[in-house]
Parts: sequence; structure tokens; C-alpha cells
Amino acid sequence: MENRKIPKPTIKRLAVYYRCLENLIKSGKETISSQELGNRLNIKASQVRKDLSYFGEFGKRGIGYQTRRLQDGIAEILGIKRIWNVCIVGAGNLGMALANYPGLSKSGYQIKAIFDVSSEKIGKKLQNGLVVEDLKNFERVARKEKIHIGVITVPANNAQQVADLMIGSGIEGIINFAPAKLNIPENFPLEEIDISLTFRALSFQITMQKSRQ
Amino acid sequence: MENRKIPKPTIKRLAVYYRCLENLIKSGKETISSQELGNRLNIKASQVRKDLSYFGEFGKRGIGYQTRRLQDGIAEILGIKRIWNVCIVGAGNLGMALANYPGLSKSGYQIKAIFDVSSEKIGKKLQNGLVVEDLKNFERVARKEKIHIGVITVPANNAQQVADLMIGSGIEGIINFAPAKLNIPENFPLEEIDISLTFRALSFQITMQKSRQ
DNA sequence: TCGTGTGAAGAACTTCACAGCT
DNA sequence: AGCTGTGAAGTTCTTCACACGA
Repeated sequence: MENRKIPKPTIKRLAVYYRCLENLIKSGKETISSQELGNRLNIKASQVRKDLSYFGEFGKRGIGYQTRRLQDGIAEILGIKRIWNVCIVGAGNLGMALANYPGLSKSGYQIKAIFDVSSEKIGKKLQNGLVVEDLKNFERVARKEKIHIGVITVPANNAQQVADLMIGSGIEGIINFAPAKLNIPENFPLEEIDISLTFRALSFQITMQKSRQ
Repeated sequence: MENRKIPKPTIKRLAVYYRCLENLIKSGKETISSQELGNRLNIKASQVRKDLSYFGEFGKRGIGYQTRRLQDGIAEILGIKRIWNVCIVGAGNLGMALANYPGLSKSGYQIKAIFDVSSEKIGKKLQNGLVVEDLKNFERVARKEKIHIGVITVPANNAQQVADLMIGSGIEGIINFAPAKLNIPENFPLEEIDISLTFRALSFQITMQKSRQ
């Protein structure tokens, strides 16, 4: 068991291992080697072992990892065994899509509320029965529903004030889809997903690829 | 002008600089130093200068960077000056949301078509006038519309065959939202956005954060 | 022998620090 | 003086290589 700081990429890979283990267990596989797990995910075996070694000794030499035991171990590390209460601010296309996305609730992220400021959107009913609420009620609802995670899907120029509102209402972490740099307290849990940035990165790759030939 | 390989994070930051420059130019700012640009984005000034230095000398010593000139330079690098034709496969909530997302077309990514296999979805009309097409027609449409970028928003277990179809139809790059590792030719341009993975990474952060206090 | 766990080496990326242009 | 561009140093992350247990 290493005791250094955990690299951020390691965390994302753990979640990938977890997903792969779900499938392996479903298909009845009981043990797996770092080599085989790595092959399935395009990750080097040594990377798999190193990632796991940060958190303990999950494997048996000569044999590999027990899929069930490893999955439990990763679930423990990532906080997967519990339910997370999530709310979304911004009932545009993306916010609505996330609220209706079954993958999230299946993974333990329950969408408890969705907010907007536009009177056209407030009161709208989603496929899953949720109703868009007025952002004015945010703090009250957030506290009542014990929301852990806030998701920001508003336009860039409103993102900061939404983040401030979330932090002021006792939210524990934020996922930001708005293309804006948020100013938040150091070490406050934050993840960013910037879709247009990803498109830009792809077009750069394409351009490079072509100029190389 | 450095001549080494470009770090991947540099590319994403260039797109961030570009976005920031748009705003600066709008607000009438004509020059900016690496220091000030960095401050606005939580990036160290030296990082800004290093990123830009991979591609040439955009600045003037003692003065900084001309916003307009720098923006043009970055646009050139990232391939922003042109229109990219995009298609989406998977007309679920996320696929629909992307197709209707104005930020993409505003950035030069025109959604030319959206496909699905489900007869319930085929023929559906989107807000923007696009009609969901049968995936069977993919190759024909992709070639006719000269699609550059394919976006995958299907469930994980169908992602690979969609990717194969895209690559076989002359698509130049793929953005994959499905939680699956794609097997594609080495160096084929690919970007991945894995939303549930990001939630997992956030819950880990929250858990860590708490256990530290 | 097979496959883990892990120091040590290597690669990738970031930051420093300063020469040199304006 | 002010600020860039960039080698060199520093940091972070990945891969190697091998001792050791099953």
C-alpha cells in the first residue's frame, strides 16, 4: 500500500475498472489478471497494478484479482455504495437530458430537483415526473432534499452566481457544464465538462492528422 | 517557436484562451499580458507563454499580446476558421440535446444529421427542423453531406458498431459519449466524454474532502 | 511458473528564472 | 521598466523490471 497522493487520472481509471468488473461479474468471471483487465481497457497492466496499489493489496500473486472482491474494494474507495442526491440548475436541453438520463440514477445519482429562472420552463413536467422549479426556491429545496451534488447547465454568464448559490446552500460538490471558469473556494469539489472545448480539441486532432500526411 | 510534440492539455487551454479572447475583444481590450490572461483563467502566466510558444511568437516583449492577432493565431491553430459538418448517432435525450445545442453551431460545428435505429424515434422532428433518420442510411448521408465529425450517443453495447460504421463511411473524427472503450485505428482522432465517470470522480473528491477534516 | 506489488527509471507536463527585445 | 520566449529545474504521472508470494 503506497501512501502518496493519489493521481487524479487514477480515480477516473478506478471508475472504469469498476464498470468493467460489473460486466465481468455478470458474465460469471471470478478472477482476472491486471494484464487481462488492462487489455480490455487499453491500459497497461503495470498501470492497473499501480492504481490499485495506492489503496491496498487486492490481488493474489500467481492468480490475479477476485472480481467480486476487487469491485467491492473500488466501490468502497469511490463512495459508490451510497446514494447521492443531485440537483440540476438550468432546464435547457442539456439539463433536461441529464435529468432524464437513466445511467445516472442507475449509478446511484438520484436527480431530486431541477431549477430554472425562465417562467416558460418553471412548471414543465419531465418524463420522469420531476417538475422544473423556480431557482428562487433553490436553497430551501436543497436543504430539505439534502442535496449533495449540484449540476450547472446554465449559460456561461450565469454560471458563477449559480455556483455561489449552490455553495451557500450547503452543496458538497459541483459539476459544471457551462463554458466558464468558476471562482470557488480552494479544494471545493468540482468537476468540469466542457463540450465545445472537446469539439475544438477534436478538430485540432483532425487538422494535425491530415497535415502529417 | 518550440518544435516538440504539443502536450494535449495545451490544446484544451488554447481553446480556453480563444474563448476568453472573444470576450476581451468584445469589451474593447486591444492588448493583454500573459499574466492578466492567466489571472482570468486560473492559469499561471508561464503556462500561457509556454503554450503559445509551441506555435510561434505571438507577443511583443514589454507589451503583451494583441488580442485580435492572438485570437486569429489560435483560430488558425485549432482549425476554427472553418465549418465542421457533424452528425449524431443516437437520438436519445443526450443526442437530441446536442443536436439542439446552439453553442455548437455558434462555434462552427453544424449538425447536419441525426440517426437512430428505433422506429419510434425515426421521423421525429427536432426544434431546429432536423429529422431523425434511419441508421441504415448513415453511409449514404454521411458521404453526401460530407460529414467530418461523428458523435456517438448510443448505449455502451452499441457504441463499437457505430464507431466502425462511422470510420467505414469516411468520418474524420469521433466524439464518444457512450461509456465504452472504442477499438479504433491508432491515431484516429477521438475524444471521449464520459458523464457518469465524472460524477464518480466528483463523489470521490467529496468523500476525500470530508475524511480529511 | 504465474502474476502481484513496488522501488526506480522514464516520459509528460508545469513552473521557474532570466536573457533579451521594446 | 515591462513582458515575452525558453532552457533548465521541478513535479506529476506512467512504465519498467524484478523480488517475492501463491
